[in-house]
Amino acid sequence: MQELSKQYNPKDVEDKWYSHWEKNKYFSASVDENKEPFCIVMPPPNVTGELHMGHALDCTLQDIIIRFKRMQGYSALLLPGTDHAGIATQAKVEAQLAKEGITKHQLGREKFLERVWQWKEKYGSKITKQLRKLGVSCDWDRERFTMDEGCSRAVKEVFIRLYKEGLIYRGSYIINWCPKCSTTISDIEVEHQEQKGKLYYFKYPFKDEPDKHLIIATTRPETMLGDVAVAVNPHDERYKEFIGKTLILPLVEREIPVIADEYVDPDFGTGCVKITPAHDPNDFEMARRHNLSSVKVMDENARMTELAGRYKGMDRYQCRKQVVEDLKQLGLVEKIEEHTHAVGSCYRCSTVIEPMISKQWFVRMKPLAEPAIKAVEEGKIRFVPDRFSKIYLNWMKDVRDWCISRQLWWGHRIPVYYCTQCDYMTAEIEKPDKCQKCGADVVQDPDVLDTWFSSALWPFSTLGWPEDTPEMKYFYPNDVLVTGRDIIFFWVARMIFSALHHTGQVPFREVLVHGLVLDAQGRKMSKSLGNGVDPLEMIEKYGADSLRFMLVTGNTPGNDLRFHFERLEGVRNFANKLWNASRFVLMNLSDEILNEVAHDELTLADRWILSRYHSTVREVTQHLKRYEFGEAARSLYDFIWGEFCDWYIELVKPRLYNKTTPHDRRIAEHVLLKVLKGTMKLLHPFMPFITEEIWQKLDASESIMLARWPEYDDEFVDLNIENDMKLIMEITTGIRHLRAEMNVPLGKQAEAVLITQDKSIEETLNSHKDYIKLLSNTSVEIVEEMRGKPEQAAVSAAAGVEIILPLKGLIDIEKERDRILKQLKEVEKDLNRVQSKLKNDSFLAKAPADVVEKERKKHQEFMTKHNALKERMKLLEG
RNA sequence: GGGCGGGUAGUUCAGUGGGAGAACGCUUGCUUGACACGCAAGAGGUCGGAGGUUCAAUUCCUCUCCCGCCCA
Repeated sequence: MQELSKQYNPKDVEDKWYSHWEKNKYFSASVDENKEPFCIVMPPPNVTGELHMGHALDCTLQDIIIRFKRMQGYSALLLPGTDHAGIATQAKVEAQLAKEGITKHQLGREKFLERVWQWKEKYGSKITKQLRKLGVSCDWDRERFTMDEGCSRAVKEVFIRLYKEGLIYRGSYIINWCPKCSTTISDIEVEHQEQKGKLYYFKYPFKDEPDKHLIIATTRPETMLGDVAVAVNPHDERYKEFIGKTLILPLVEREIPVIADEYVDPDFGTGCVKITPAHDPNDFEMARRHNLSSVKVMDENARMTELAGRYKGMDRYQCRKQVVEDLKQLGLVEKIEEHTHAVGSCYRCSTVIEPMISKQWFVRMKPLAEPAIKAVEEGKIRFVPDRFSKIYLNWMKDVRDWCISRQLWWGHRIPVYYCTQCDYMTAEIEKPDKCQKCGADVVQDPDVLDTWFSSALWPFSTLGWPEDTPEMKYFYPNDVLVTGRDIIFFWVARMIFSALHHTGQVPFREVLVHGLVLDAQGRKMSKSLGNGVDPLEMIEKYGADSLRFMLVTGNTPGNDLRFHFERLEGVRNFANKLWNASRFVLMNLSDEILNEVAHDELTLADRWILSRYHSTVREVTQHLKRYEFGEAARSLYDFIWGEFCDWYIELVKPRLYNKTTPHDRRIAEHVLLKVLKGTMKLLHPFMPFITEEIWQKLDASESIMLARWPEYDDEFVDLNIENDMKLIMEITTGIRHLRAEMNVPLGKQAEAVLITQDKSIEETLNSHKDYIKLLSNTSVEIVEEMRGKPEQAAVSAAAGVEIILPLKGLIDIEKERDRILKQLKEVEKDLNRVQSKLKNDSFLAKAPADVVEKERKKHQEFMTKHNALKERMKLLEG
């Protein structure tokens, strides 16, 4: 017998078990030809980041899958790592430098990078320590970093290959520039937000007839300084005659043509659009179609350039004001309207993006996208839930070239070398000594690659690619990728086309997409709102098991989930319930446990719980296979609390308290232990710590992590047994209900009469009277007929059995009449519904036989209840 | 404008072609030899609205109204 505390305290056990597991290398997965491989490569969190609820959810799901697979006998690898997170990390170190009063430029590139590495060494392990707190069973010996040697090698390899294949090119195109981060960002890194702004209507006079003008509408007056044309729709009757004419651009006095282009929406503004190719993506495209040059009027600090003439040096917003003011002076402002429009801002810093022309590196997407589309369409990669494949395909089919160069220092430097003398350039793994064309010195491109460029290679770079490693052969492709719906474009899509192109295989067979963790009001958790909930605080307070279980219950694949403390508390209570059930078992176990028990020695309760247990094994296993974690968790919760604790433990108590033979006690212990141990295994992927703690107390032979996943055995599933127990339970509840209604406390012994004409029901009840007595503290007598029913009695019916609880002097006739009337009303409603079905010929003809049979049975039950209540009513009304 | 998700008990959410579920909250009664983070009993829902398919629809289909997200 062991002494366990009445309350489960996660703090006492969690760290202990994690270090035990890690020390014993239980997480490591090896290339083992005797086992089936199963591999998940973990989405790498930012190396400078801290664990937030999104990570907690993502990692919990992965850990559940990997622990499940490991127990099923796979060589299950969960490969961890971190991402160098270019912009974010660089910004952090720059902020640190700012505190010291220096800028990165003062420090110089090399020294600055040293500082970033120092920062990474110092803070980079924070998040991996936090993952350990959560209980994630990843193979730490294989931990990777996107900028470690192997990953860097893979990045260079990929860049050079794509460059040589002509799939990476350099050129001047319109890009998104973040003035705050001082770098380009890709199209998907721009967030579009609805903003209230103004729509300005300006008059652009004709060159030939200065009194006449066209009116253009714009939301960005400052860009007019860079206008090179005004466009109208060729089918727009209003403007047909002006196409080809020349306008004078006010303030700048530049001559610009009126052009026709299908792109122009005649219904927007006046139907005349100013064209600023250097500062608008659509205008850029249009200018290319019409061979127009561009005029760049803003620089990388979002200030006006020399080409903006007297506005040079002004900030873009200051310039906007001034331009409007000056045009007003000239009488060229027609009107200004309130206008709501989508403004692009940087997803990192929320600064309004400035589209501008710049010389950058791009990945040519069309040829890469094609196989990536096919792979999903042909089902080689399956999205779970399926609807996300649509989102992926829509984006992929309309994908634009990917701008991959970033004006940062922290990241994978572009492996391209330019000759200092001639125009030769080359992409190489190592820096060439000299220009291969003219022999002069070469310099490397100063820019680095988009962080997602290296993340895109993560599923295979982490397994040793481009080397043909045993890991690549064994663990690749990965089995499933688990990630949030917010990075399907950023990451999932890019991994898919990268993998297909470079490894010739899909990166993973399935993509499990989950939703976001929202706050209690349904808002996204964010730093700026300050509504984030720190998972570590929750672990500290409620335990990692509770957090994990909470994150997967009451949730459906792909849907968002609101964070409620009450739910976490509920799970904590569940853990405590489980703890106490185990405590009960441990307190009552004898020294010797039977290994085998003959089936015919098992009681009804034993057989019932074993039947329910095996059904639970089947359900949990099936749900896990389908990634229905919420359902699996619910199934376990209901079994543990609602069946094992509420009924089985109660039924087994007398046997443990020596109210039967010692042998029967051993049988009870055997069943208790068998079911509890099996249940711990089923629950282990969800709640690894408490299950290990209990497991070790029940059976010290090995870690539960290494135990075999329970096998479903339908020999144990017996529907007759379940029905018998169901009958007992329904009668028990019926009696308890009567007692509660009549205010007869459970502490007080009572007697009841059960009336049934059904032989098999009678038999079941007769042989298990003791169960009913035990659970309702009521001794029962089962009869076929009862003559002279007592007036002083409470009456009900359950499962087609009439229940009479004689209560001398305890019946308040008035109240009892109300109660019966209410019940009568209810049962009449039921009866009506069933009767109308049974009277319906087409129902009888077309509904399946078992459904009809079920309705007949229901009808029988309702009739019993109805008759009993009716009769009772008569008696009361005397 | 296009796409997606959601609208079920007071709240948060599961679920299902055949008698509406859970958790929390609420009411009542309980120091029942595992657990008050507990036990027992209960109240509470025209399953957003309209139409259709079906013997049968909360579930499938169409339309419609709200809410949220993504893309342009």
